[in-house]
Amino acid sequence: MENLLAILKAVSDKNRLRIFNALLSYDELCACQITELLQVAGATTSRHLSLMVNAGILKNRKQGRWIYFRIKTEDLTLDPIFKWIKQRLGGLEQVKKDKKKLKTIARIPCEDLCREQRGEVSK
Amino acid sequence: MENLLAILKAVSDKNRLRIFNALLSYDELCACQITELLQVAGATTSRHLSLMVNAGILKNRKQGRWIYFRIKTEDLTLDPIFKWIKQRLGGLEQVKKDKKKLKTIARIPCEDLCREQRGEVSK
DNA sequence: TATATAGTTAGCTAAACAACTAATTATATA
DNA sequence: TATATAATTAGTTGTTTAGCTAACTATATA
Repeated sequence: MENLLAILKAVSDKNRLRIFNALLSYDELCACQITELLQVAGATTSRHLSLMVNAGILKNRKQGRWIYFRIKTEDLTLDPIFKWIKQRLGGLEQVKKDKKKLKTIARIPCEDLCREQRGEVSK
Repeated sequence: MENLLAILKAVSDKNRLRIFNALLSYDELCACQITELLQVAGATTSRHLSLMVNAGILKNRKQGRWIYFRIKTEDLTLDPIFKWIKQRLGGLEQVKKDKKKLKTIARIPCEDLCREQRGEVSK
């Protein structure tokens, strides 16, 4: 029961749904890119991400200083709910806005994005 | 987005999952029967039920002093997630316990059950 | 028509949780 | 090898929410 609840809770938050949605389109994103999308503190993003990883719906890989997240597709029993959520997300206003913003974010190398985030005026 | 979140939150709570599970087997149950299953205050049950009704996953009908709840099946787009949850619930320890308890509860007429609940010693 | 009663609503308290800043960890590079 | 830095963890704060009791509403029945 706890396991099922963890999965459901992992997608029962607006920002976490936005993360999930972003990863449906961009199948791998760095923590700093997600922070940029959500416009919250890095620590807040980190907490959301680790909650989703713990629930078993995301996984990550470390590459140098950056950590990249993606939807975990190994557990096939999760497929139906992922599909259902994806369908439900289609056409929502917030999703459209995020899609637009992600186009910009995805073009910026993490190095540049992080520099901007810590308040420096581009390179 | 709010709509989707309401649905997900409606099933992201242990007691509400137990209600949902009960209604998968007994397709209509009275508020007092659900209260008996969960062993919480009647007002608490009522709050859970109205939250689920508002999210669009349950509906109810009034019959005299009693109100009966069932899963709302009109919205076919909810079918996949209902099925997924049903599958996930199968075999869980809490579900087994509830199934057993429900067998007893479902046999008692609401009138008798309510009398017991307000502290009288059977009829 | 007055009383009893199933369920909801209101008001409260404690626990859960999302957000923040500060401190820590682990990796890269000067 | 010392410094910079991306991300996490710790610690705090404010909001949400699950639970309770008490008051209220609507229905049934004496």
